[in-house]
Order: sequence, then structure tokens, then C-alpha cells
Amino acid sequence: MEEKGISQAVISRLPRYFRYLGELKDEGVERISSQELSEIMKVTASQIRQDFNNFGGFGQQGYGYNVEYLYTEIGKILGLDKKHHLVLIGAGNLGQAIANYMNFERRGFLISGIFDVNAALIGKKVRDIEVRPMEELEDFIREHDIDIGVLTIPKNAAVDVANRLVKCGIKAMWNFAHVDLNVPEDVLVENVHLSDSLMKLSYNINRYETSKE
Amino acid sequence: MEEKGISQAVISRLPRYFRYLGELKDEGVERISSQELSEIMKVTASQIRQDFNNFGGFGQQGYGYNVEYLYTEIGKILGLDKKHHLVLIGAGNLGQAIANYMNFERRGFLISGIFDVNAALIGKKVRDIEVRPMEELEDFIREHDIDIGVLTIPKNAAVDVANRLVKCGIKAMWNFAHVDLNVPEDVLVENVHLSDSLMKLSYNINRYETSKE
DNA sequence: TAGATTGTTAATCGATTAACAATC
DNA sequence: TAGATTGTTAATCGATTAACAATC
Repeated sequence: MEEKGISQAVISRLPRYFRYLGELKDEGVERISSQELSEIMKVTASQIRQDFNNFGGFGQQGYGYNVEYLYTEIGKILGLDKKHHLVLIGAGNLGQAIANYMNFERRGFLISGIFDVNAALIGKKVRDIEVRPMEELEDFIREHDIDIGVLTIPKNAAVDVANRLVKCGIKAMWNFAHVDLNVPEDVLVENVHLSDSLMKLSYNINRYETSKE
Repeated sequence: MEEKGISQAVISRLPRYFRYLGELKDEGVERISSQELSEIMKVTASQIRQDFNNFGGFGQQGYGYNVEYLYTEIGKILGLDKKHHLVLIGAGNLGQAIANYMNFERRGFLISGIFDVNAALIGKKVRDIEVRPMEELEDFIREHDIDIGVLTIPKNAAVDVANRLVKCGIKAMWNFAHVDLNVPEDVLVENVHLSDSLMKLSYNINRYETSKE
């Protein structure tokens, strides 16, 4: 599996391929051509072939792609064959929504610990995981071999917690706070800025309405 | 404000500009040059000027940009000067997280109604808004001039609800379900696929680790 | 073998960056 | 006016699409 310098544009499309291939697999589809897949997914067949070829040849001329094989390989590329251990920081609604979302677990994303500043929440259980006080964060991370810190807390808190996470050596964060976290370049941050998403929708609503006039 | 054929790449950057300009404004900064802003935001000054010029000239040669004015104008472009009325479908953790997130309200996104299939939730209040049964959805939307449907429900339900929303004339959806909704082309869908985001992070963790070896 | 479809190169398109003349 | 910085054109870079030879 030779991979280097794959653009983020390609990476962003992989989970969507993975999703569609999973569905096709469940429907019992054995093989698919880039042409057929392109019709289902509404992208060009050319793009599909280019994307897959970034990672080596998964198909066979004259046949197409084997759905199950392709599904598995894309899963591997995405690292879904490995387990990831997460800590969730912020046990509010959003944090609980994520903790309760079973499918992440199925993909190897296991929540090891949940933390919150709110004393009222400490000791409470979310999906069988006890909420811990923030003071225990560093020790817990070191002891449990944590990969990913999930930040479901307000932005000021997120900046502080991100610094703490960096100090105890965390290598990846999934950030739901509406700030850009300032971290060393070897620390990965994947942002989910919900308000940005909503604003984009708002822009497009406006655009559509004014263009009709 | 002459706008046409603005690429989604540009639109995607607007909320981030808006966020930074809001912070600068709060800090009392009056003017800023594309050069200064580029250093803070870690993008090129050239891109900033190009982006703003898609919407006409907001700056002044030799001076730069007036922070407050630019902030207001970008807000208008994003449609944040107008009110939007939303219905939330799915009163689970994720739905509640969104309902409780005050800042959306500040930006003109007002939740008018909350719906759920779960009989146990009906009548319960989330942020002073009563949860209603799904049967009332269509009437409610027609009576309350709803802009946006927010789907915080599992994927099978989302497909059905999206069809119902289309039928009663909704023009925009904010979709948190892990499906691509199939809607007429004049209906806007903004997707938040959390699992896609997490998979991207997973890919990059893997990449980083294997590249070290 | 003939037909189908990939893998891959080449052409096109769009987005980003650089450069600089216009102008405050 | 001189200096600064935009608005805008031109150059570069990267991503997408088209085309086709390789090959199953």
C-alpha cells in the first residue's frame, strides 16, 4: 500500500466511498464498475478511478472492483482496522450525544474516559463510563494510552484544555469548540465548527432567494 | 453588493473571517490590513483580498479594512442580519445540544419547534420549547413559516422525514444523519457527517505514524 | 478472442499566489 | 506629497475531467 502526498481533497472523499461500499456490500452486491458507482454517488467515474489509484490498483480491467475487497481496503486506509482510545472532555449534551453514538465503537473508536468541570456531573455515568473530574485528566491519559482527545466544551475552556493535552503528549484532537486551536504542528486537529456549517447554509439560502428576484 | 458565481471554497472561508473579525472588534481593533490579518489567520494576504473582492471593495488603499464595517458586511453576506426559523427533528442528545446552544439564536437562528417520535419525550420541554409528536410536523411548518429543518435522527428516519419536509415546501435542511439525502435541486442540504470527520482524523493519525517508521 | 473496464497520461478547468498599477 | 495598501491582472499551481492504451 504505497501512499504519499495524498491531497486532503481525496481523503475527504474516502469516508463517503466507504459508506456507499458498505451499503452495496450489505445489499449483496459483489462487483461494481467505476461507471456504476459514479451514477450512484453522483461523481465522475474518472474521479473515482483517480482517487482509488492514489493507493494502488484495487480493480481489474474488464471486471471492475470487488465491493467487499474495496470496502475492506478503504477501511484499512482510513485506519478503521485499528483501535483508537478517546477521552471525551465535556459531558454536556454534545459530549453525551457522541458517547451514545454506538457506531463509532463499531469502527474502533473506544471512549476510555469522560471528564467534566461540573462537580454535579462527576461520578454520574454516561454509557457505563463514569464522569471524572478534570484534575485526573493528565494521569488518566498517560495510564490509558489515549490517542484522541474530544473537546465538547466552550471555546475558552477548549484553548486551556488543548494546551494541557499537548503537554501530556496527545497526538490528535477532535475539536467541537468554535476556536482554532493553536498546537504544535505534529499534533493533529480535526475541527467540527457547527456554526460555520450553519452560516454556509444561511448564505446559500440567501443567495438562492435573491437570485430568484 | 454584486455577487454571482462565488465558489463554495470562498463561502466556506467566510464564517472563519467573520469569527476572527468579531474577536478583533471585541478587542477594540479598528483597522486591519490584509497582511496583518493573514498573519493572525495563517492564510495568504492575497487570498484575503481576493476573497473580499468577490463581494466588492470593502477596503481602502493605504489604510486597510475597517474591522467593524467588514464584520458587518460579511455578516450580511452570510445572511446573519435576517432571522431564520428552524424546526428540530429529533430531541435526543444531539438535538438538545443544538437547542441549548445559545449562540445560534444570537445569529438569528431561532428554533420554533421540536419534534420526536418517542412518545416519552412528547410534552417535555427543551429550552422552553415543548417537544411535539411527528404527526404535527407538516401543519406546524406551514403555520410557522419555517426556513430550515434540522435532522438529528438516525439515517432511515432521516430519509423519510426529508421527503416529508420536501413535500411541505421546506427549502433547506441541516442534516446530521449519516446519509446523503435525495432532494430536488432547489432544496439545499448542508451535511454534518460526524463519522466522516472522525475517519479523516483517523486517516491522518495513521499516516503520521506510518511515515515516522 | 472480443468486450469491458481499469490504470494512467494528457488536457482542461478552477483556485491560489504573486505582482503591480491604482489610489487613498 | 510620499508611503501604504488595496483592487485587480497575470502566473502558477493543483485538482478534476477526458481520453485511450493496457490488460483482464
